Amino acid sequence: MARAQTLSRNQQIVLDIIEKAKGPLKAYSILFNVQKKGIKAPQQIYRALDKLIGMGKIHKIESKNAFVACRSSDCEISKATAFSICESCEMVDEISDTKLSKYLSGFNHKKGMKFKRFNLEFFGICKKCKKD
Amino acid sequence: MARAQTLSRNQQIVLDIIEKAKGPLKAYSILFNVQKKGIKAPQQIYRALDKLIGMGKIHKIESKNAFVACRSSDCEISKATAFSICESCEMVDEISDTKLSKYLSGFNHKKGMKFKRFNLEFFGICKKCKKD
DNA sequence: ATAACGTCTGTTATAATATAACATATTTGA
DNA sequence: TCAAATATGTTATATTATAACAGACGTTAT
Ligand SMILES: [Zn+2]
Ligand SMILES: [Zn+2]
Ligand SMILES: [Zn+2]
Ligand SMILES: [Zn+2]
Repeated sequence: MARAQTLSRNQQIVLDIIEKAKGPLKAYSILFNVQKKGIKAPQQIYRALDKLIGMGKIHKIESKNAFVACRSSDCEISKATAFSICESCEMVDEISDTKLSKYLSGFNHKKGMKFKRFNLEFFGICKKCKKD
Repeated sequence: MARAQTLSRNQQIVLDIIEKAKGPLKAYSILFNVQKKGIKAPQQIYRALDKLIGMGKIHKIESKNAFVACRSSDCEISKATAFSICESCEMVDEISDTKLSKYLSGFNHKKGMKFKRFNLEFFGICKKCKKD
C-alpha cells in the first residue's frame, strides 16, 4: 500500500511552492524557486511532481506543461479533472461541477472501451481579461 | 482570410504521413520519416503542424505530445475535440458524439467565463488490450 | 540483529520536445 | 507589377523530461 498522507521532504517543498502560486507553475520554474532549499536537479522536481499527482495533491495542465494545486477535496486520485484556462492571462481554474463530472464519468465509448480517467481543458477569455 | 483548402508542399507531406499512420505520431518521428523528401529541420515540421491544426486537419493529443489526423468531417476548426486513449497500447480514437459535443460546448463556467474551445481526453484500456 | 524490501534522495548525463531568429523564395491579390 | 502575406530553409538554442547509477533510510520478516 502507498503511504497516502505523509509527504517526504522534497514532496512537501514542491507542494508548498505550487500551493502558494497564483497560477500554474512549470517544472523548471519550480526548480529555480527551490534551489535555495538544496534541490538542484530536474529529477528531484519531476519525482516529487509524479508522486503528488499520484496522490491527487496536484494536477498537470497538459496543454501548458504546468502544474496546479488541487483545490477540490474530492479528487484524491486525479481521475476526473476539468479546468478552465484563459488564453490571454494564462489563468487556470479547476472546475468542480458534480453534474459535469458525473456525466463524463458515466460516458463510455461505443467501441467497448471503459474509461478509468479523463482530463478536460476548456479555453476562453476570462472575465478579467475581457474588460481590458 | 486564411486559405482554407490548399495545402503547401510541406503541409501536404506532413499531413500524408499523419493520415497514413495507424496511431498518433510525434513531431520528431514525422521528421525522421520525411527526411528523404528534403525536410531536414524540426521547424519545418512544427510549422506545418501548426497550420494543419489551425485548419482542423489534425489534432494534438496533449497528454502525449502527438498528432493524429482528424476523421470527423465536422470539426473544421478544432474547437471541440475528444479522444479515447488506451493506456496500454497507446491507441487513440477521436470521439465524435454529438450529444457530448453539444453538452460541453454549452457548458459555461460559473465565474462568467465563456468558453471558445475545449479538449477532452479519456483514458482506459481498450477492448483489444483487455483480452491479453 | 541483519537481511531484504520499498521508498526516497542525490547526481551526472542525455533524450525529447519546441521555439527564436534570420535570410530567401513563392504565391496572392490589388 | 508591386506590395503583402505566406511559405521555406537553416542554424542555433530553449524548454521539458527521463535514464542510469549510487547511496540513505525506515519497515518488517527471519
Ligand atoms: Zn483536483
Ligand atoms: Zn484572463
Ligand atoms: Zn477532428
Ligand atoms: Zn489498447
